[in-house]
Amino acid sequence: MAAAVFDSDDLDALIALGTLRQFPKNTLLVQEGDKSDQIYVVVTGRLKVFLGDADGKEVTIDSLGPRQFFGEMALNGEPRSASVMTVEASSLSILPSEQFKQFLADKPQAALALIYALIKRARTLTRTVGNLALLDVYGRVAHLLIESATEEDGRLIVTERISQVEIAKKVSSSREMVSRILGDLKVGGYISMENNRVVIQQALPKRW
Amino acid sequence: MAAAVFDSDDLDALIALGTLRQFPKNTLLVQEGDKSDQIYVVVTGRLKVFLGDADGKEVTIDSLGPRQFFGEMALNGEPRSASVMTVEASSLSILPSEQFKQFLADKPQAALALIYALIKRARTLTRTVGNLALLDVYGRVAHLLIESATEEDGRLIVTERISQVEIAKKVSSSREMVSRILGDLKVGGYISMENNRVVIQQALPKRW
DNA sequence: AGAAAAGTGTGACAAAATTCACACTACGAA
DNA sequence: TTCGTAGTGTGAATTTTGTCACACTTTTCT
Repeated sequence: MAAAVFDSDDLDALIALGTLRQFPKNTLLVQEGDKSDQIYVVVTGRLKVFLGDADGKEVTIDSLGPRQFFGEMALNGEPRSASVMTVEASSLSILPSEQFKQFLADKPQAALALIYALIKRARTLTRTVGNLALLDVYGRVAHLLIESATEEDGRLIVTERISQVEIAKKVSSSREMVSRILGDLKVGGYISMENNRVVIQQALPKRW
Repeated sequence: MAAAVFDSDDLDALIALGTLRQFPKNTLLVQEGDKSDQIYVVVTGRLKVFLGDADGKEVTIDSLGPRQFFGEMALNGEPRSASVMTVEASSLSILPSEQFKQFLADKPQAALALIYALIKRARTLTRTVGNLALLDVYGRVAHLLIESATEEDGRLIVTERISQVEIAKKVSSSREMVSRILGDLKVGGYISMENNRVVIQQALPKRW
């Protein structure tokens, strides 16, 4: 989803400032509601940002990879707005928000970069709200496929292996709905599987 | 919803920088997808921020009043992420993004204030995503009532008159669902109407 | 290799929400 | 005051989505 990234040099400086730590798969780094305030920069690995309710239902609102950061929303002292968990073993550079503030104060262009990153976040979230409010499950799945596909010798391919459960959490639906929709898209010849990756054969229709 | 506001002095300076203009009720100021890039500060009146689809379906994602601003997300040159329309006759101070950038460059504390405002926006949007994904229509309506109510001599009252259609657009549901839910809440004694304003009589239940 | 765990497909049923149709009420403008 | 518009309440039918149950396949781990 979003790619909140600083200028390469600034980011390296930021990584150098923090403490490097390793985390195994499925480690909860930040819990919605927490009062912690560190800033995290992903060095290697893959994480997910999500919201959950009391019954264990979950929505994934973002996926993070190397050179993306999170936690900067604690800058205003409010509790964490979402939870973050590693999806694979990951290494992150972690830094107290006080130091991050200092970093911003020292480099005016870094403050501007943060502004751009936050705008990007807000745009992604706005789009997500629109998707949830205006599209049905089929529309949201189709949308996700298209947006996570990249062109590879002339064809659109969803490069990362992604399970139905993961898709369901991203589009906020049941796993079974995803299964049926993907099935229908295959039957219709719109997508196909090629060694476990989705290939988009032709523009996905509004409806079939 | 969100209240994206600068320090009072900075905001006054910002208003002074721009050109004051008046707009009648129901004027579309910004259209999703537009490439315009002015920044708007509300001086008087009331506006709504919303997303729509081709069939005319609409979600309201924010309501804006005096001393709130919008349009700053055009700072990165991308098209408008949402539409904005006056809900009542309003006057706004409008300023080209170039000048706004200058303003930010001149005052480092203003850049920081913008960062806080953007964090607030992102938080509100995150919560909206959570509401849409994790709550049913009843839950979203109940949530909206509680959050738009203010205490008035010991009782929670939704001060602004709000129609069912408006509620429906805020919670993304049909107007009829809103009618039924409000009806049930009245019957259950949880809310009542007092000269057209909703009064919350007791904590709204998870479910009735 | 073999077992356990994760992932997938699908029917049948249930629940949630929308749509349609229409009557009725409240309210502002002429 | 009266007309027109906006807003509300409600039943019935329909659509969309979720839930449950279960068989089957694939991947992962030892």
